[in-house]
Amino acid sequence: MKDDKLNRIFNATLYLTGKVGIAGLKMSNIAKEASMATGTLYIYFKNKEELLNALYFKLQKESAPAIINDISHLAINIQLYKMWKIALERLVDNNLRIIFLEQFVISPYISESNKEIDTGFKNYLKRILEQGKSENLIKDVDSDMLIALIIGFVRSFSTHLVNDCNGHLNEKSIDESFSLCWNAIKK
Amino acid sequence: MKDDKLNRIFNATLYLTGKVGIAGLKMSNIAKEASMATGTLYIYFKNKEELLNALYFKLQKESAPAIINDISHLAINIQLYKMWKIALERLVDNNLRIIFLEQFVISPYISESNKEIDTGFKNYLKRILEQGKSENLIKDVDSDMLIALIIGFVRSFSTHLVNDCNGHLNEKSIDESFSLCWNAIKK
DNA sequence: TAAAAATATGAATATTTATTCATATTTTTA
DNA sequence: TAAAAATATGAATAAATATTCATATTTTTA
Repeated sequence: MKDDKLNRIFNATLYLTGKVGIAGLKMSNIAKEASMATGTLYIYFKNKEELLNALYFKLQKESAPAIINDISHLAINIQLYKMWKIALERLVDNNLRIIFLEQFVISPYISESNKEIDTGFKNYLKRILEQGKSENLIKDVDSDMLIALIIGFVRSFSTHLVNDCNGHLNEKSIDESFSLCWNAIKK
Repeated sequence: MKDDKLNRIFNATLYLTGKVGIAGLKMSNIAKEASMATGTLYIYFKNKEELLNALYFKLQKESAPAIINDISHLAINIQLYKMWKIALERLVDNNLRIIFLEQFVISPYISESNKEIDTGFKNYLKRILEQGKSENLIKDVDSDMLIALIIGFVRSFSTHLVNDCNGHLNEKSIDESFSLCWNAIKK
């Protein structure tokens, strides 16, 4: 039950952030969206700042593990394909995460400790790319540039799918977009 | 003089948005950053909402013309290269624009009339891509997917340059990144 | 150059929104 | 099942911030 309430609060916050940004977030609206009284929010969180930081922490924690699994034995392009697929599906499934995360990290609410967290996703991707370069499969270009391409593309494409295609994602889109991506970075 | 004041206000707003997001924007801080009294802001703008909408309108107006010039007679890949270069330079030069624009469009401040404005950049890019496809130079893939790759990459890369490389952009980076991009989309 | 107009100031006020708290309801304990 | 503990409510209060306005300064006009 407690978890359910927390989730209702988090979902409401995420939903409203997508609608009005962090700038438009009001405790009263979060409560209404989560179908509870404003005061109830303060049973679960000391204040707005802590609520937002808790959501941020949760989103960050969730984002890494789903990806960093036991795929390291596979070929580089297969590893990348799997990551691509998971990332795209996750982002389309919950595009609100991006909006919240991007806005939150530069908002006045973020705490010092949360500033230090990083998704780990980038680092993981970097390791795969470096391995790929050493195996002569990936272009010998600055990894950060490759990462920018991959992450920029997946974010931008997922946003397009959500905004203009109702979030409809099929295998063909996944494969075609990955193929574009792979074409760009492969040697 | 009046223009100078307006620019000080706009620059201060842009600067602060990069620092604390639209969520953290305060009229008093904008005034301080622009070295003027809070009340002065209200001589130039009716209120905060109008100030932000005016800035948005200005940024939107500025963003298209710089790009849409007389390059339509050139080969597709040259056109794209020129656009890539201009976009990257502009974004690196003023990464704050992205932050402001992205946050503003979903903030509670945006006016109905401003909602209808579009940069035109996407449409222009789309036209070039379709032409490229008809000339058999560009992969026969959904244009929106190609656009997502190009725009996602350029944004993500410029953000990386600004955050991790102090905004240092040289010809090599421009050429290398464009080459990645072109490799991805060319037939 | 002196009066009028325009612009600037920032403390005072109004508004918005976060937070508290007395009271009510639900859940747990024994 | 009755008392105690935990949780929920939302109107009342506090805090933050937008906006105004009486006053001061600067610029324009004639």
